[in-house]
Amino acid sequence: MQNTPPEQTPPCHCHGGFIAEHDHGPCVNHALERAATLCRERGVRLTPQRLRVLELVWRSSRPLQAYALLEELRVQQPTTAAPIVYRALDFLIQQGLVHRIESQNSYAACRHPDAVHDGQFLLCTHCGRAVELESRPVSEQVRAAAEGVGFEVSQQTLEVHGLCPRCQGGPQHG
Amino acid sequence: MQNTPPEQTPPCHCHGGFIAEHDHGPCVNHALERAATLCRERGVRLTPQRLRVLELVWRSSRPLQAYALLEELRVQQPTTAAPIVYRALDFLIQQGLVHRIESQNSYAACRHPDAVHDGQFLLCTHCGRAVELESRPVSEQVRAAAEGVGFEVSQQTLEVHGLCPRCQGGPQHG
DNA sequence: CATCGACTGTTATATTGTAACATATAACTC
DNA sequence: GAGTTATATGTTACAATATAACAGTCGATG
Ligand SMILES: [Zn+2]
Ligand SMILES: [Zn+2]
Ligand SMILES: [Zn+2]
Ligand SMILES: [Zn+2]
Repeated sequence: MQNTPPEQTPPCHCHGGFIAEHDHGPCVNHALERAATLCRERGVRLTPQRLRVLELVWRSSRPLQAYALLEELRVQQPTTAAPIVYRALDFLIQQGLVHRIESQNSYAACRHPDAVHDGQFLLCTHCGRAVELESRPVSEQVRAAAEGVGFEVSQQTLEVHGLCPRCQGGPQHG
Repeated sequence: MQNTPPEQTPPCHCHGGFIAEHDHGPCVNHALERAATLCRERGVRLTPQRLRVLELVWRSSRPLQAYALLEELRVQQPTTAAPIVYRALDFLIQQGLVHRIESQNSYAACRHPDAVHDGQFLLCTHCGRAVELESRPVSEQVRAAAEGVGFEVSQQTLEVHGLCPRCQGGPQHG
């Protein structure tokens, strides 16, 4: 455990957990570089538009809705229209770089896009923050339960609503 | 195991499973009576409108969307407007008589409204049918996983997409 | 009957998401 | 590199989903 690591690629230590504030910039940069690498390896194009959307989703402390993203894109390019956002999101979701949160019509950056996995989110009803649970055992048990009734699983989504650690015990915070 | 039971309250034997076709009428009637009893016990009003929506949801072989419900209501009452449907659905969901399926903007009748439980659905991408999984162990494991990271769960939703038994092995059926 | 609260009827509007088609850019072939 | 194809973008219009707001109604309660 040294102090600040030197010039190595800065590891993302936020992992989307309900943790104290930190300088999120390096996490974002690291994530974007990782995404670029993944897309290059897969032979798909992480175009500037898609990269921009991914960056916005990563920078946000909580899931963003499509039209909120659109507004942000319009700051730099006021003519941008809805299909731009939805196309970029479609791509990013396909590539596993973003998850859609069904119960909120919102979109969150995937914290571990390297391995394919199911969408599992803990959603704080007070502060609006979301963290990926990403519990393999839960996925497995769901799959087992489904197969137990003869159902062939292709995809699963879990969305858990409640209070994050910071928002428990009293109506403070934001 | 007699033939057809006489005048006893006909038990619902469908339970929403991926089972062979059957005469669904008695299931619906039984469910509606049960719902009426539950609401009476709770001191809430299962008004004709709400009952009608519940019946439509129950009669359908797959989840219905709000505007599909609206169309059906309009058959008898052509002036009916969207808020009617959404209000009825709000009530029914609150009372645990209907579940909302987030990934489809659709609504399905709860097959076991007696005990409170989380929404867990197996959704066939081919025929569109849905069944409630209602696995207590899954709920418990999810809760445990969330609490493991300090998250206080108030509600969870699980939606599993894939192929039901009847739709596996070949692109037949509907 | 007067009042209160919950339910309904109605209009208008907000929010979320797509269809469709023209244009531009990249990738691929010869 | 010119021709060709596939993919991505720009743009308009619209569909689908959901809610706000307010006026009326109906039922219980004192
Ligand atoms: Zn993820
Ligand atoms: Zn919180
Ligand atoms: Zn249920
Ligand atoms: Zn099926």
